[in-house]
Amino acid sequence: MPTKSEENYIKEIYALEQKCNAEVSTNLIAEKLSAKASSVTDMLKKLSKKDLLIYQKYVGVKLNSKGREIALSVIRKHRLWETFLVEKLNFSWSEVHEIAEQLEHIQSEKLTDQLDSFLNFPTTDPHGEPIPNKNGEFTRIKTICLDELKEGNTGVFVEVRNDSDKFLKFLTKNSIIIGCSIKVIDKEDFDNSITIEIDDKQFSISEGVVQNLYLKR
Amino acid sequence: MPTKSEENYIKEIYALEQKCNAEVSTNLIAEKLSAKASSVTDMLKKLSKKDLLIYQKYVGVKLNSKGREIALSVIRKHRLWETFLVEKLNFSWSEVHEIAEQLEHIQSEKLTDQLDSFLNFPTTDPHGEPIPNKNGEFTRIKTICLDELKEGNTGVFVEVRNDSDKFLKFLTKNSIIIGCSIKVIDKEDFDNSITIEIDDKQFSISEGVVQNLYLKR
DNA sequence: ATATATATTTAGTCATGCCTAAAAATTTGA
DNA sequence: TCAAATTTTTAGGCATGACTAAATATATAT
Repeated sequence: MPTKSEENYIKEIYALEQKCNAEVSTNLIAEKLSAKASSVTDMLKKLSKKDLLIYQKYVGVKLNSKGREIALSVIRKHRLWETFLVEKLNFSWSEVHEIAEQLEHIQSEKLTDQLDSFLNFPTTDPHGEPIPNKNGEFTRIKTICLDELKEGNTGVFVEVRNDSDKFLKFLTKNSIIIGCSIKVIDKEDFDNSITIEIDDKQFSISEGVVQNLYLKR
Repeated sequence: MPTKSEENYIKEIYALEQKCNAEVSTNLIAEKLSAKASSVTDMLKKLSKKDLLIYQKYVGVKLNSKGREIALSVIRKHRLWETFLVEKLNFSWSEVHEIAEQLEHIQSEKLTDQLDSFLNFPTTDPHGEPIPNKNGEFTRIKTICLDELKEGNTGVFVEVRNDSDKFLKFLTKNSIIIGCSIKVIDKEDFDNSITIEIDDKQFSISEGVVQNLYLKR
């Protein structure tokens, strides 16, 4: 059984692998986990000895199949619990991340599977992110990032790739909620911000926001 | 915020206080938590410094109001989660204890309260034990231990004070389930075992079993 | 090519929560 | 009452998972 700390490292390494399509560096992990690089090195050695990842000094790290399996199990639990909190306990999508960070470490395969069944085997969580099934498989819905949409075109918002409560509260305040239609009115070259229209209201959002919003393809 | 370990000590001290009506000794805590007495001393000092209990060297320990509040909060969470697992996720009463031991440490008052509401504010858990409300209050149903029932009399089984899966599986196998009627047929003086009748079937149970079974008064 | 900057690892430290072994306090019983 | 048994505490150690500071490896730029 991996510890909570080990699971958090593995989960983060998995996320970075997905984003970067490359070996993950010590510093990047350290930054994401708000830890020091030396602490990361310690943990990478430990996880390597436990045969959960491939660690090459000064090069980087890559999960092996055992590590990937753990990552997917933790992600599955995280997203199932988020779904439970929103659908059954009336939480908003901006409140669930922190609590799911705790619940994702509960060890009981039966619990996870019964929860999955109780929720009717959902395929996406409240943020539109895919939920791996019991075997770690999931089909990522084909999406495009909002920044790829051309001026004048409209898309349906289906996924947000940033779980922070502040970010999600900002979206909610601006009626940017899963399922809404977003029309691109104008793109600014100098700062990559764009003006969008939702429910006949127009406003501008910065590049940092745009890059986290994904539309149905 | 107390750590998981601190919460477990506080919970155990609370249980022992209830059972013994006296200061709790180091050795007793050690035995219950399968730890060494020296580890217990360390923790008692720590909890005393945190002002969660009154610790007197060589005498014993007693929770103060802050400690009691924490104990009741953990017990509340434990029993709410057990209820959730049985009522919503189709677990049996013998499977839930271990999982609830993990879930009871999740820190989110809102989660606890929403769960409570989702379950319709239950007052007892699947073992018949009372669930403290948000303010830590509960009304223990008046019960008598099965060993107090006289030969020939019948009572309704409403509470079991032993959560171990082995014990509960034994009860289930013998149709001893919450709500059933138990008639005392015969009491053996030499080993305090008794013969009971449930659903027209008679069998004998040992003193150790009898002392965990409680009937409606 | 090589000096400098950056990234990474190593070495040593610390708090937590556990342990063993030894010392000290308390209780028991002859 | 006082020696023996028991209980409890103290002292010192260990693994985990963090840290700082120093050393080393790699990358960059002139």
